[in-house]
Amino acid sequence: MNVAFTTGEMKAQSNDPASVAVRERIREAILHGEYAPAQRLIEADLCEHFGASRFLVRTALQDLAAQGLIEFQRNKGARVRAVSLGEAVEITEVRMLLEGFVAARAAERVTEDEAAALRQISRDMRTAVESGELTHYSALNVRLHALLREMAAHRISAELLEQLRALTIRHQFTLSLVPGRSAVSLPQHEAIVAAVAAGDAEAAEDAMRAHLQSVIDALSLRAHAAAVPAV
Amino acid sequence: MNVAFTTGEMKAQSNDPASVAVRERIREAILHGEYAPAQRLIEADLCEHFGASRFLVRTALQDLAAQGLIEFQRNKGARVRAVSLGEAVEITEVRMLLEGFVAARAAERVTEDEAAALRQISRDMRTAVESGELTHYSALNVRLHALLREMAAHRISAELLEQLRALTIRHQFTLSLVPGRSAVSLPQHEAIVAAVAAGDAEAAEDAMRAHLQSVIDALSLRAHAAAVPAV
DNA sequence: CCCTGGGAGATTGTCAACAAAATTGTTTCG
DNA sequence: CGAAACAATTTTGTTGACAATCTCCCAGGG
Repeated sequence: MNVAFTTGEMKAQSNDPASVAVRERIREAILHGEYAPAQRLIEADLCEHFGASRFLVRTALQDLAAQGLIEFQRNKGARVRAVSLGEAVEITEVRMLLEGFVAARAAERVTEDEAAALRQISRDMRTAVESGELTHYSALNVRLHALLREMAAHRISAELLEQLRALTIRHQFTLSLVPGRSAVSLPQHEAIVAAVAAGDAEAAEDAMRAHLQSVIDALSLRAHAAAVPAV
Repeated sequence: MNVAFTTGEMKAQSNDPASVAVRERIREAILHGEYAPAQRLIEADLCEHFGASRFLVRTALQDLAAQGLIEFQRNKGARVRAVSLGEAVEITEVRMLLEGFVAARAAERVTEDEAAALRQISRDMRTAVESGELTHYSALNVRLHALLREMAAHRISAELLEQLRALTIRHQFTLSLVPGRSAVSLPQHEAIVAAVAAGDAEAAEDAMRAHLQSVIDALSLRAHAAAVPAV
């Protein structure tokens, strides 16, 4: 995989207004599931759909391939990359390391304002879960992790994490729909917030690792369930 | 940076014989220091030098930009990316996490043959250091880490590590020339080999982390030395 | 009926020429 | 003499067309 980044990758890819716009639009489309995994991305179709020249579409596809979101096959063009459950587990294992590191660093550098913001997210999360607003809960989840990355002030790990997260977004989504999943993850998030806000780096790392380990377990469970399909 | 991979990235970039050849040749040239950091890479020059069309050179440059090896500036073309010492430290911090994980996994899965191969590399390293063959020692170092990655059988971390390592290769090189550096790193490598060969995952992770922490310390020292230039 | 082969259409890979922007060099004016 | 404006060159960004390859459909023979 070529890990890449929400929009601020490793500061590498071309940043023309035109080029970047097309790339981000295609990227968002893939991340929002408008193109199914393994689906072919026909350049001409994309040109028409996004009103861009084939040149721009092509460079955008090349960037996205570098981010690992799509794959190229010689003379067969681009397909959206289908991340297997096994790969998703591997990615989450790496995320466990990096996010744990980020959480610890965030705990070391937390300010009063940041602690307050974290606690606010934590409260909002509980409210969202209790009222069954799963998509809002998911958005808060993204915000929590983003805030921690920002607090850690560690560009490399932040960029890698954004890239890795994008690759597993589909699995994250299906996981979030599993009944009772939010009930499991909510206390984990609350533990992370408590540790970081308290400035306890070791506890923060442990809590974050426990959280992602639980994600890995859930993924592995699904991998097993897929082998023996539901009734 | 957009982390990428020796040649097998996240399985993303185009793999045409022609395109990949140009990309790898330019990549090797940059890694071998034939182009200085911040140096402009003129497309026409590269075309002539590598005997390729501008189209191929351009796609190659785009791939390398995605790997973080070069940077694009709108209407100003490509420059080889200058990785600051601060960035090198961040990258090595992430490597510490990933390589530690890889070492632990390698220890869990080590076979008899692999243990023997590791010990052989360890012996060769000592011989190389004692006879002052620094470049051979460096090559063995690369082989050791590559073997560990292979043993760990963890694609994602392997690919990320290759990408990260490429970005810091220049710093690694200057570091290896510091007098007495090999005397410091040799016992660390021996400790890693011993732990992995013995199948002790925890010790392997600790040894690897200690090794890379020492690299970070050496880098930070240089960062400080650079602020107060040598006499 | 099935399998093989060929051909038409679709799709991507590549190239060469053109346009836009930046860089460099030169001239002119204060 | 220095600085700003202008012109020439270099370099990159973009476009459209062409060639190579793949895909799909259909016909013919076994």
